Amino acid sequence: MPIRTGPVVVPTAVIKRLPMYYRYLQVLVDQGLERVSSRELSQLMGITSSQLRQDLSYFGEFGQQGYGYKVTELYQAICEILGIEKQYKTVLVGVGNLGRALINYQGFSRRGLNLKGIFDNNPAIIGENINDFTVRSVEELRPYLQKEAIQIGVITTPASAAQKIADLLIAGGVTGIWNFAPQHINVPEDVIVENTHIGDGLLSLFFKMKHQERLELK
Amino acid sequence: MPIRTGPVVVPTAVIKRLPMYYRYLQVLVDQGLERVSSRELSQLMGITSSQLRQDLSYFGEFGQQGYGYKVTELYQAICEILGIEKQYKTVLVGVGNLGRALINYQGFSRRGLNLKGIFDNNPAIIGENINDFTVRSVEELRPYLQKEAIQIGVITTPASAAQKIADLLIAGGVTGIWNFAPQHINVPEDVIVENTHIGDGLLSLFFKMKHQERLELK
DNA sequence: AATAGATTGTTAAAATATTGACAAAGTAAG
DNA sequence: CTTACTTTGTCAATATTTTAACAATCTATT
Repeated sequence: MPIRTGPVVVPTAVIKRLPMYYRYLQVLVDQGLERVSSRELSQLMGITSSQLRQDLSYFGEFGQQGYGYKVTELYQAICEILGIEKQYKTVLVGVGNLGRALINYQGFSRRGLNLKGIFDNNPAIIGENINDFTVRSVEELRPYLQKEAIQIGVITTPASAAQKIADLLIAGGVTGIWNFAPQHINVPEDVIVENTHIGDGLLSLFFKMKHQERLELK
Repeated sequence: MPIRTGPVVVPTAVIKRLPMYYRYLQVLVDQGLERVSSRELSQLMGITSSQLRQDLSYFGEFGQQGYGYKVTELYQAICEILGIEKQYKTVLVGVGNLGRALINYQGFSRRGLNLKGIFDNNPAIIGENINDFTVRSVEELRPYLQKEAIQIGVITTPASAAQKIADLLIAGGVTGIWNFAPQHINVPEDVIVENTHIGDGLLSLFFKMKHQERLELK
């Protein structure tokens, strides 16, 4: 494996594809497949084998000429690249339907997210038990964050509460925010925000359906 | 894959940004703002004004020199481009936490999605009322689709059921599928699938947190 | 151990996407 | 009406991303 000298420059386009690699490799691991070539995997994923090999080359050499890739090795490599082994301590704020969906989400723990506590401001659900977690009051959030050294906050509140919760999370020492509220959040430079806008997928579907008959192949 | 809308070929990169334009313009409409310049809007969105103007130019001319854009006009133009006015008839299959979150999702109806029915195979919840909808048995799905001329199906089932439900939807005449199950779905050429992989955002967050200082992101 | 076939990692050419610059065309105000 | 601003839509220069091609090198088979 070549030694990395100086900073490695990874194109954004490659980074955006990493979660997809993770997903497809996980399926192959689950199937117990031992070997896969860039051609096979890329066809499964709907990309070119050239792109797959080029993407991987930014992080090292994971295959063998004439053979391909060992599935579990490649999977573990992708996990490491993504930082999945890290086990970030996490809280979720906003126990509505979306929050509940995430609390019960299998992939949550599978991806190495270590959910420690869940919070809401609705007295009607504070104290309720969901999947082994007890809903706590947002009043307790700030001290809890520091006591437990929480690193990631998931925001599943309505848009109106999002910035206020984000401020609380940051004040408590959180450095990563996964925001589902349809609301732009302002944060200091050293805090990373990942926005997930569920509605965007629907709009893409609309657009493709509307223009379906005029779809042009490259 | 670029999409041809009329005589103009629209780059994929532009299409992917359309939902974002929709989101930000909606906020401005809600705020009652009358006028916005490409510089103002682009700063809000974190893109360049040049890109904003270039993007819009693929669909027509929506602004006025020396003035900018009328917010409601631009918003309506984006809605039309996206096909939001179409009011597609829709069913949702899989009334778990994610399904419930979507059924209650404001943006669902706001984006012109006309939800007609919700389905599940769990006898314990069939007949239950959620936000004015009664949960129906999956047994009834196939005939219901044809009777109501449903066009879009939303899949929020576990991965194991996704392909079976997709087959049912397609057999019933659905031409668009919004799939939340972490499962690749095979469909005929004339059916459009939009996958929303909620877990991907988490992985991106992990990656950015892990490499925040060690990798230079291009 | 030699040969045929497969597949990687890498290079550079081709295709796409983003950006800066600016003429044209408007606004605003005296 | 004129002048000083503002801002669009577009063009072309840059920058980034994707792809095709291929030498190197491994596997599999005889």
